[in-house]
Formats: sequence, structure tokens, C-alpha cells
Amino acid sequence: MASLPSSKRLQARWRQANHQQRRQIVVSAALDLLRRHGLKAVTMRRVAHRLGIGAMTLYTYIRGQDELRQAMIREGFNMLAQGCRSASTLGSDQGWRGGARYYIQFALTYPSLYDLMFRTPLSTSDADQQIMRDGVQPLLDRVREQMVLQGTTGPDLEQKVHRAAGRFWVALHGLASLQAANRLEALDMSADELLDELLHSVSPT
Amino acid sequence: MASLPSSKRLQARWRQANHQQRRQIVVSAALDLLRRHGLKAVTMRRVAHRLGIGAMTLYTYIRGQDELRQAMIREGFNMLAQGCRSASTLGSDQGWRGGARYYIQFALTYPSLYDLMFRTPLSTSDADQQIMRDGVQPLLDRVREQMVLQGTTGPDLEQKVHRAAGRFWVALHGLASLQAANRLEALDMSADELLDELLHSVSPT
DNA sequence: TTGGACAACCGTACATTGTACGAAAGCCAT
DNA sequence: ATGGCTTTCGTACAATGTACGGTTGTCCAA
Repeated sequence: MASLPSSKRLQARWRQANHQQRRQIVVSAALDLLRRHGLKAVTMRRVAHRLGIGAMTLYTYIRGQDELRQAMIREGFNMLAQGCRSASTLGSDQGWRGGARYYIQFALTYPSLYDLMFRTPLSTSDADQQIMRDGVQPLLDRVREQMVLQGTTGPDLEQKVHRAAGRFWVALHGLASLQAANRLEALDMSADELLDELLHSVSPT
Repeated sequence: MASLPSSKRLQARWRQANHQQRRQIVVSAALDLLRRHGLKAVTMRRVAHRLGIGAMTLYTYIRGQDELRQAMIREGFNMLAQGCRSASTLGSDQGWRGGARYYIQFALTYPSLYDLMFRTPLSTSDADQQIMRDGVQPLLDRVREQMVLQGTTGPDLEQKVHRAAGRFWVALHGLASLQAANRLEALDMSADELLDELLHSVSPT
């Protein structure tokens, strides 16, 4: 779980950064505000204040609030993809399950960001669709690999595995999203319990 | 699927309504705006304008924006509970499946409202928790009944059925939520396909 | 050294929001 | 009529996104 730099660090890094890097720092500051205080707290003025610059200076690096949110979403999907990939590769957990656990952990660590990523009305633009596709792909890949290793066979194996991974992700998203929003109280089941059952549904052990 | 009254109708009803009814009309107007133009469009001023009254007059019937949103959420859960109940009782569909289909249909018809209902940070207040519990209960009940009819048995039947219904709802929410946010493009699976598989997982036919 | 082009920076201003305050107007029992 | 309510809403203020235009800094050619 990568962590975000503090406000002081950001201001320090700011002065000796080039244009491209500064844009990235702006996004980092916004993500930090988002994580710690929710979406309503991510205002242009506050982000600027965090960086020790005037509000209008932000517009030198970001076209406006919409673009800032898009950038946060992109960053979120990058973190998610990267995390799932390495959690299931290097993790001490049993292979692919690390990826799934990371997914849940991500949604809990950045609940507002996770919301933004999956609830923001998505333009049908190919680019945006691709960002999200790439963000979720590593998780789907891990699950598919696992299923093949598990011994799934047949003529239309490709299709079968593909669809099963899709079902798994949909359910995992449901769990992550409800847990992040504190909505599991309605059931008398713990989140860990639900996750374990979900994991076993792919590969019962 | 109950539909919402138009703006003109609302203004007409307004004048000959008592205090309690007027509060309900305010909420209806807000829900209409929410459905047709998204959350950002639900401003106090706009709601008031729809009703042909001054902005501040709204505050005679609703404490403020927070309370307005809470009221919309409550109304949403009421619709959901009512709909699931009657869809699975009276529906031409095979019993309980109507409830699940209604659930999906609801999320697609009122995507912004569905988001509000399940993403708004929920106070741990007993009342709020109860609202949502009641909203989802009918669906869970239908699924449990179905499982019992289906022939599930055992000493801890109660527990088993309870947990299975919970799993079902979590997955259903994942599907509804992704579909409502146009996020299923990342998979090459249709929403109907996913729903059917979900339904079969409870009672294969 | 000087001048000019260009990027970074930001103060000011305006529109839009939620809503606090208090004034006006209607209603009704005494 | 009077006094006390509820309802209505005009005005005002603070916070927001951001358009506009001015100031400053940097660098390079003449």
C-alpha cells in the first residue's frame, strides 16, 4: 500500500520540480486531501494552499477541476493495477489471493477515491474506458491464471475462464464498495468472512 | 417502477397541501431533479424554483441540504423495499427473481439516487442504519424463502440461508452499481448475462 | 547591455452555491 | 382591534470555480 507525501514535503519538492513534475505534485496533493477529508474538501483553493501557491497558479498545471478529478482517477487506477500485480506476485499470501486482498484494502484505504473511480459518469471516450480497463486487468488476469492452474478445462476454456473472472470481479467490487461505505452492518456478516467465501468460490481449498 | 410527478403538477398540488404534505412534495421535486439532471443539479434554489416559491421558503419545510438528502435516501429505500416486495409477490416473473430484477431496474432508473443511497457516509446512528436495513430486507427475505423452498436443509439452516442471501445481495449490488455507472464495458459480458448467472447461482433450473 | 518574447505567478472580480437574519404579510382566537 | 403564531422571502455573507489581465522572472538575440 503506497502512501502519500505530506504537505511540507510537497512544498519542498515543489520548488525544484519542472513543469511535468509539478503537475504530478498537484495531483498528489489533491489525492492527499481526498483521502484525509473527502471529496468536498478537494477545492482548487485548498489544493493551492497546500502547495503554498496562489489559487490561480494551479491553472498553469491543470486546466480545471474536471481535469484534476480525471487525473486523480487515472492515478487511482494506476495504483490499483500496480498494487494488484505486485501483491499477487511478491506477496507472502498464496499467489493470486493477494491481488484480491489488495483490491479490498485499496478500497478501504482510499474510500473516496474508490468512489470517484467507479461512480463518476464515464465518458464513452475510448481513452477513459481504456484507463479503467487497464486498472482492473491485472486482477482479472490473476484470477484467470489461477483457474487454469486449478484445472479448469474444456474446448471453450478461454470463454469460461473469462466469464468466471468477470463474475468474481463484480462480486468483489460489491463487497469493496459496500464495506468502504460502511454498509455491511445491514447483514450480520463480517467482511472477512464474505471475502473468504468469495475467494473459495474460485478455488475451494 | 413508480414514476415521479412533473413540475407543473407539483406546483398545483403545492397550494392545497398541508405542512406535512408540502415537505413530501419538496422531496419529490428534489428526486425529480436528481433523476433527470444528477446530484449537482439538486440545489436548494432550483428545487424552490420548481415549486414556484422563494429559496428561503424551503427552509420552512426542510432544515437544510443535508436533511433534504437524508430524506431522498429514505424515500429511495422505501421505493426499493416496496418495489422488491411487490415485484416478487405479484410479478409475472417466477416469484423471487422479480425482486432481484426490480433491484437492478431501480439502480438503472435512478442511478444518482442509488449512488446517494449506498455511497453517502452513513452515520452510525441507529436510525439511519435501520432505514437501510429495512430497505434491503425484503430482497434478502425473498432469497431466503426461495432457498428454503429449494430444499436447503440442515441443523444450522437459519445461518446457512442467512449467509447465502447476504452473499447474493453483495454480488447483486456489485452488478447494479457497475451497470448504473456504465462500468461493465471493461468486461466483454452483457449485464443480462451476469444477472442470469447470479440468479442461477441461488436456484439453478 | 538592452530589448523583447515567453512562461510563471497571482490579485481582483463575477457568478453560483448554502443559509443566517430579520422584515413583511397572512391567519386566528380573544 | 390586538397580540401572537406561521409562512414567505429579500438581503447579505462566506465559500466556491474560474475568466481576465497585470506583474515578475528568465533567457536569448542584437
